[in-house]
Amino acid sequence: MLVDCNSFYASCERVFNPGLEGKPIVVLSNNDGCIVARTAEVKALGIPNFAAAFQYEEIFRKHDVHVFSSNYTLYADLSQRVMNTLAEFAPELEIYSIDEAFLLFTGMGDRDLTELGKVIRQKVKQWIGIPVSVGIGPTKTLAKIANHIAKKVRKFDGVFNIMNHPEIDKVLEYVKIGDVWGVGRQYERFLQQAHIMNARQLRDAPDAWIDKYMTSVGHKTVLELRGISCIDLDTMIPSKKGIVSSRSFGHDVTDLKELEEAVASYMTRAAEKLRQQRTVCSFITVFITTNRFKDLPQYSNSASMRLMAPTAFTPYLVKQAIQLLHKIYQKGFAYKKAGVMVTDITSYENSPLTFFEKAYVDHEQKRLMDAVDRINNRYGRDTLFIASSGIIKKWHMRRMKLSPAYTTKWEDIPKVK
DNA sequence: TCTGGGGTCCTAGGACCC
DNA sequence: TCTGGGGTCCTAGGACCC
Repeated sequence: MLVDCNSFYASCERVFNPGLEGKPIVVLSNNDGCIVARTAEVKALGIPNFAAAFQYEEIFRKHDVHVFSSNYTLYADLSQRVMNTLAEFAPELEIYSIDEAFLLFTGMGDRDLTELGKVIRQKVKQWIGIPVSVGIGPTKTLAKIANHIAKKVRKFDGVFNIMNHPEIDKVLEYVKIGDVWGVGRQYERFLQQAHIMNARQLRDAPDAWIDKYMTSVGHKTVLELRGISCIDLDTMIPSKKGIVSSRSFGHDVTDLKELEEAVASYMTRAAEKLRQQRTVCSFITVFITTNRFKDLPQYSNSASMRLMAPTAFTPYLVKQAIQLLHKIYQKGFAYKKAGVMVTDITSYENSPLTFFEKAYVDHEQKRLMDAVDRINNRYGRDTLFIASSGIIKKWHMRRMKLSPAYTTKWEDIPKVK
């Protein structure tokens, strides 16, 4: 069973602002750049996803669309509440993304599953305030398709079960090839050229053809469409193999000092994430780039280094990152974005000792970082921070329409009068 | 005239996902 | 003024080994 939240970010904004029920809402990406979530009312206006927000300001005004900056603190918290609720119903659960989860049920009748889907949908709405769609199928790919139909076809009322469906061929014919999970833009084009236009045709493609033209990934998709499960439920949250922290700036940056602040801030965040999953890294990359949408001289570059020993010590990582930045910085360009990447990640337990340096985990450095993390957890992000990440942060992203952190900040908790 | 036949590991790039 | 920010997996090709 795939449970997927409807217009998740936009729905989150509605939870504590019920006056927005039935009103069109969009949520913008970082820097208020693109549209990343739209309610049904907005979709009905023909506004596409991932479009640049500034191109639609006129339409927003005309149709009284409520516009929000991304409030990830709020969305992450509500996501956790949704997931906790789902966990009460399913013996096994895979959190697939911030707004969707796969639930595994075995030994249940088809009718019972549909009924359970309805209960789950109703409970999540009642307890958390978020509307969800439920798709049920014998494989993940078919559950995805069922979910797609639950969302799209009104009469199913948000729950669709494709298990042993008497008209499965018709159902799959309704699903456009590009809407199949695992078929992206490139595959879509390729398959269309081969006259495979919908999920049913892909399912029924001859084996010889599939062997010849599909990769191993595509092969799995076909088998899954036939009801043979190839993609297992992943109930453990795997630790990340790479962590990227990058942002576009609120305005163009030319000054090296400001870039240093940004890189220091991003590395601070990446190091926090490393420690959160109890890991260290031994390879880091820094990159900067100008604004590709502007008719100005363009430049982008990156630099990497292998560290002497795996670590998650913020001051050291920041220092190295700033040195890498110095290697690639060129004067005279208007920079739009910078980022850091940490890779070659190993767990505390497995990180090798080097001959010359004590391992980070055995070190006072770790105790210091633990203390910093605890303080920042308790008193809020950046209560303690490294000075090189700056105080004014002129380069900070724009978030002009940010809603309150209703559930995670004392001052922002809604008041009932 | 004419240069083997296996492997492994790493990296870059591309495809996909949300 | 103004166009996001994360991830994963697979493959091909090169470097290297015997």
